[in-house]
Amino acid sequence: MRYSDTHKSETRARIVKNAAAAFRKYGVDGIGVAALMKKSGLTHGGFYAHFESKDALVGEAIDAAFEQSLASLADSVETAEPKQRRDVLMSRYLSDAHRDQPANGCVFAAMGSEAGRLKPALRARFDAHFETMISLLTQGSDNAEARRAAIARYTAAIGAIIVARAVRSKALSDEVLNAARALQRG
Amino acid sequence: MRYSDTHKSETRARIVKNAAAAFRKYGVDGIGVAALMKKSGLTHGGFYAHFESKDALVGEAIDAAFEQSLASLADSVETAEPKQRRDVLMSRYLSDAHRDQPANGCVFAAMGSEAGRLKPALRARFDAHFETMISLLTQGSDNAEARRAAIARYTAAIGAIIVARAVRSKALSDEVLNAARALQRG
DNA sequence: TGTACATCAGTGAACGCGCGTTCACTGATGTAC
DNA sequence: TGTACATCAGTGAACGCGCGTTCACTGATGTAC
Repeated sequence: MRYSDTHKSETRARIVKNAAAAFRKYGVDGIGVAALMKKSGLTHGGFYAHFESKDALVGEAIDAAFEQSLASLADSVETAEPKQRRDVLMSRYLSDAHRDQPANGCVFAAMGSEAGRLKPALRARFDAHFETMISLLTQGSDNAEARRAAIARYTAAIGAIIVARAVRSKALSDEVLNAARALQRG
Repeated sequence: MRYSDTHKSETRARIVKNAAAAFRKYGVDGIGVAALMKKSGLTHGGFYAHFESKDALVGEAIDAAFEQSLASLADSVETAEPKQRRDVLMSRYLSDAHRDQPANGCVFAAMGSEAGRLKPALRARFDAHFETMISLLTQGSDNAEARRAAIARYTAAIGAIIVARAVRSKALSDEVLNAARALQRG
């Protein structure tokens, strides 16, 4: 079958988008090439016409995932008054919805502890996206103290979501989120 | 070969101990039964004389890993004055050494984001060990506010170690730890 | 206008490999006689 | 005291399976003549 000029790049983008969700939900090792292609309505053989290797897709998917989750956070903040943006951002980050939907959420929260075991080239992507989030949190004030505070806030929230997802007890999970919300307020 | 009465249980304990380190270093999916047995000087075939399945070992290894890391933290705090124990604990938790040695460290920091994907029976172990750490942090004062603060402190530190291990840049990793230390102080 | 051919995204069988698991076997030693 | 046997922790070949990857092939459509 002959396709339109944009067809292949659209297919490729669809694979990356679906992979960005699947890797966050199942982990990089938790889903294989065949299952990833199936999510885009394709068979596994065609994969290598789009990507050099699974690792290459992992890299693009990490970028796509970060961009999607950061864009979603940035959107939700747009209508807020500048002075309240940071609080709106963090309260959205620490929401029940974020805990319950890893597939759409922060990549650090979804695969932070696996990230340290990835190849250096993949780990480097986390550096760049971390800085983007810090910029979002410090917009306006760019002194060292604001940066330090933003890093502390962000990493604290990451830890809270990770623990809230890890524990089995719903009550304990809620308690963790509430404690983290109080920390951001205080 | 006939062995002493304690031989088998000693071998078993050695496998669990080595697995507790290996799972934290490589992740549960990152090391297989054959490699785990080799770390204890054995071949893979003997594994099932000690454990019903790999999952059964994972459960025991998670417990052993938590107990080891909590005991190590508790020891380091024993000589400190009661009022300073919490700060000593958190400063040890946020040390460079902890970041650099996942195999001996906190299980949440080592496999927090994978934990949410484990079977419920395995996840439940995280609840129990989380409570033990909170007890360590609140010893003395047992009101709701102290508990909330301890949860916030602990999860913040977990997030900091995870991010410090994930990013590739040493400078950024150090910055993350320093920001988290400042948060604990302030 | 009609026919032959080139294109190329996607298919599906097949590869080598490592996984978790099973099982018949080994062989050093304690025990029975 | 010496020999035959039972024990059982550990060995290593083998299993079915899913993985990432390769590759000869398909078949609908645009293009050439």
